[in-house]
Amino acid sequence: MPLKLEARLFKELGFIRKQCKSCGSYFWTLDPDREFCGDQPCVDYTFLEKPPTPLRDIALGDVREKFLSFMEKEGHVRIKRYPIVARWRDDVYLVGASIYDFQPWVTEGIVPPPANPLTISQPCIRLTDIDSVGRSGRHLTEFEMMAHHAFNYPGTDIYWIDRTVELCFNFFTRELKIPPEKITFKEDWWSGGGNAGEDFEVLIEGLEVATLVFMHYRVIDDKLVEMKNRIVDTGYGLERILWLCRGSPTVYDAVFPSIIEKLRERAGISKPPREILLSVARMAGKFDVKKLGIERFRLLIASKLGMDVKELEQVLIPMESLYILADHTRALVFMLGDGVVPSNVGAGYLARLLIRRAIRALDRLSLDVPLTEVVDMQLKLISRDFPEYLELRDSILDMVDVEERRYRETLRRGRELVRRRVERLKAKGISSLPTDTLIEFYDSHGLDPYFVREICSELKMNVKIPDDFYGMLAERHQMAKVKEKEVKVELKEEELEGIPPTRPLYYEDPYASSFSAKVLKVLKNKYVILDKTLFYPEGGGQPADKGYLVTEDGVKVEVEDVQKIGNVIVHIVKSAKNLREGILVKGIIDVNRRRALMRSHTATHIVIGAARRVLGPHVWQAGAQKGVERSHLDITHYKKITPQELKLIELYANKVVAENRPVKVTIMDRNKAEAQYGFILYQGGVVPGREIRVVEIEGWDAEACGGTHCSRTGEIGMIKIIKADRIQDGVERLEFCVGEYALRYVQSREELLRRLSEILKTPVDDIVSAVEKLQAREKALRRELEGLKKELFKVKVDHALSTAKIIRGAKLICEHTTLIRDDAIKLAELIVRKDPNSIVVFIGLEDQAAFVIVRAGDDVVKRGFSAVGLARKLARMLGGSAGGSDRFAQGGGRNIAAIDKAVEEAESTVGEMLS
RNA sequence: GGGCCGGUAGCUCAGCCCGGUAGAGCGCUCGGUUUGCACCCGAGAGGUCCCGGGUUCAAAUCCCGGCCGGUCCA
Repeated sequence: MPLKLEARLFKELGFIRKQCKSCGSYFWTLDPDREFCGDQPCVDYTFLEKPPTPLRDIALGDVREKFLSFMEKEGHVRIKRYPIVARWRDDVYLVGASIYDFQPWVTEGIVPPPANPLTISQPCIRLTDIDSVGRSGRHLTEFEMMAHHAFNYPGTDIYWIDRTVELCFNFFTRELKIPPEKITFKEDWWSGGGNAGEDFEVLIEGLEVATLVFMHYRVIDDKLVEMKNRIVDTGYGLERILWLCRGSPTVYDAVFPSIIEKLRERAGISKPPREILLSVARMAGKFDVKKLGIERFRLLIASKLGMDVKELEQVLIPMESLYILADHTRALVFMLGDGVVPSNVGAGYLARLLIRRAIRALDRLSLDVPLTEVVDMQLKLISRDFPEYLELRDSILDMVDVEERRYRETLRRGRELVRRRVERLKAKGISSLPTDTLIEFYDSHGLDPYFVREICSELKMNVKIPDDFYGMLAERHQMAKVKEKEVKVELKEEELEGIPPTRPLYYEDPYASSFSAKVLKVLKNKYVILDKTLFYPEGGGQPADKGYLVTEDGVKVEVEDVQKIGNVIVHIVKSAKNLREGILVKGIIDVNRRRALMRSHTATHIVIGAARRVLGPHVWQAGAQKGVERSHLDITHYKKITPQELKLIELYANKVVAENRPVKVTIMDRNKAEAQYGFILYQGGVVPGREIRVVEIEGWDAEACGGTHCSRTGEIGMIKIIKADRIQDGVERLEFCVGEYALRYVQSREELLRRLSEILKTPVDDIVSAVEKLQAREKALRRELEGLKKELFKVKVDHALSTAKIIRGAKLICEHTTLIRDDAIKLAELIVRKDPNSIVVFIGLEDQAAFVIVRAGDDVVKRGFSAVGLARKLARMLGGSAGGSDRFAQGGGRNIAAIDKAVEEAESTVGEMLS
């Protein structure tokens, strides 16, 4: 599929196009003797120990700065990095490449890019190769992708292949002083995220340092469709480039050498022979550690070095653990710092995963250091380049601390569980743990197989961990069915083609209640499109307005829902038969409803500001739904919100209401807004576009928001927070109501108290002590009753035994009792305990059904009497059945009329049963 | 979003498969023993078996629904 990929630079400088002798790829080079493409596994790493640049002591930040300022000098606008949490997308959780920042709106041409061309250094998280981290020497879970992007739309040509290759080549040769002949451009084909195009892989000394993608296809059903937009998507691996300049054994040694050294010393691990590390690095370049499997990979290295595998592992495993620990904690700072809260779902789970892997690495190293301390080391290092994380330090460390405790608790519980389970298996004579159990331990209890094996070895239980453990695990998990989104408007984009954007009057005057507009289009007798409208379309958690469209003839058409499709606002009406295209209509919105929604929306912003102040800067909006009577706001938080915190949030929120602060709405340049307010703007997700609409509650909160708001906070009147619910780990839902509805809520609570006080015949202020007294009295009564029963039973026992019939030497007590079942059982028990030579049969009534209980003393049982035998017979007469043992049995049936007959029957049967 | 596991005394859990008088250990109270001990002995208090419905003569136990917690996966 890839075509020949050429660039002006190649001609000018005399690059030669060659075909790799190993893999057959085409590549461009200045070196006439080069035979291989320059990529792994065709060539070796040749930069280790002898980097191809004089800038050997360059710092990470310097490489970034060199790149960005070089691109700036070359006409790019420098863009601030985006948060690592991809809040603006629903297909991914985390940003995995710089282009993610611009997908889908910018790449699709719906929204103009913040600048064009632009340059950025975007922190990214990739967990797909997490198993290779620490082992391959080059994989990181968190890395920065430096990039220059050009978006070529029809009529706007920024640049394409020629300029891209020039920029890349010049950056490496001029800024990093890499000899030109060391650089090769390998032709390749890239596809991902529904797009595709040719690309160059830029290779230096066997290391891939950049990819230059020329995206100009859309992939639809495996077919390539040429896009109107052509996008230059480049990616330069910042850490890789630093590694190249340093020539250290691994990328980790290049990026965070100080942390690795500190941890190594504290763990008391001696410095591994450099030769081993270098050798591992070279081999890891050649082979895919993940595909090969770690065991075979180690075997290979050991044989290469002429070492024993065990010996090698003794050196390697501690180093791997150090690398993993350093890598994961670094990723955690970025994730937690950008608003991920550890959780059992979503992106939060990925954070938890990293924390747990890091803790396991700590344990493998026998390092008695809290994870928070390692994270703190990383935080300090990272905040040199990203000072914004400093103010989040407390939150980040607390989240890690909470998670670490939680995991330790899980392990503690797990240890007990395994112990108990093993005891039971051993009791059954099983001496090796079934694989199913091993999988269950991991899947249901979070205990990884190595941990289980360790515990089991102490208990002398064999554990075999299957090679494809994780594969077996995956088999257990059926693919989740994707729930389809509810489609509110059955219109395709094509049907709206050519319709101009609707002018949103609700922004111009959110207090207006009526307007005139022209009907542009009526579709399916249901959908009405106007040239302008006051009707707010559902969005940002704010429901759509309701109201009427009125024709000049005075016909009212009810508007039931309003949705926005692209820039067109669609009114969904009950019936559009009176509306024709071209006519003028008057629109009237339900203004009470709208005002209530405005108050709710502004209140939501106030509450989130309050929550951040009370709980900490890690709090982000995780979803919100505004309503007329009740609204809710979901926020990220890693602990249960206490009643005190909730009260404080409510207090703060109402203070802001009382202060009657102005709410300003401004259309701002995106970069300016970000510089002024930070990413906190994007509570509801990153809003695309060069300009964004900022809703600011003066001195309290500022968010990019498309909703309608009050102009001053005082209009809200009152905010009443009703409750906090944990809707999942890491997400708390605050429910609240606003204004009149807040008052009504308080009133309904008061009503509740009033009714209570009425029932208790106690003033409201005293109901608590009244209920407490009531409870105490109830308990005392219960106890007294129990005591009386005991006395009564004593009497009854004596009476029963003294009036018992003697049948074949045994005492028979057989009665139609008025006792309830439980008491009858207790009494029977007391009787046979006093006289083991007795049989008690009670037949009684409970809940419209007859019950029978038979209790036989030990002496009678020895003589062959069976309580259950008698009970069965009697129960059959009563129209039911019975069960139990020779000593005790119970049963019953619906045939109440037979009770007395059953009593008689019991007396005669007992004789027969005693031989 | 989905799968799996769990919710029984203050705590840790057994009982649930196979329905039939709610249990153990620790802790607590009281008494005894001891110079002392994570001592020992004895007695006792402590339970809406998460909630709701169903099946059944009978549900901690079986079935359905919900709530809460844990855990794995996306």
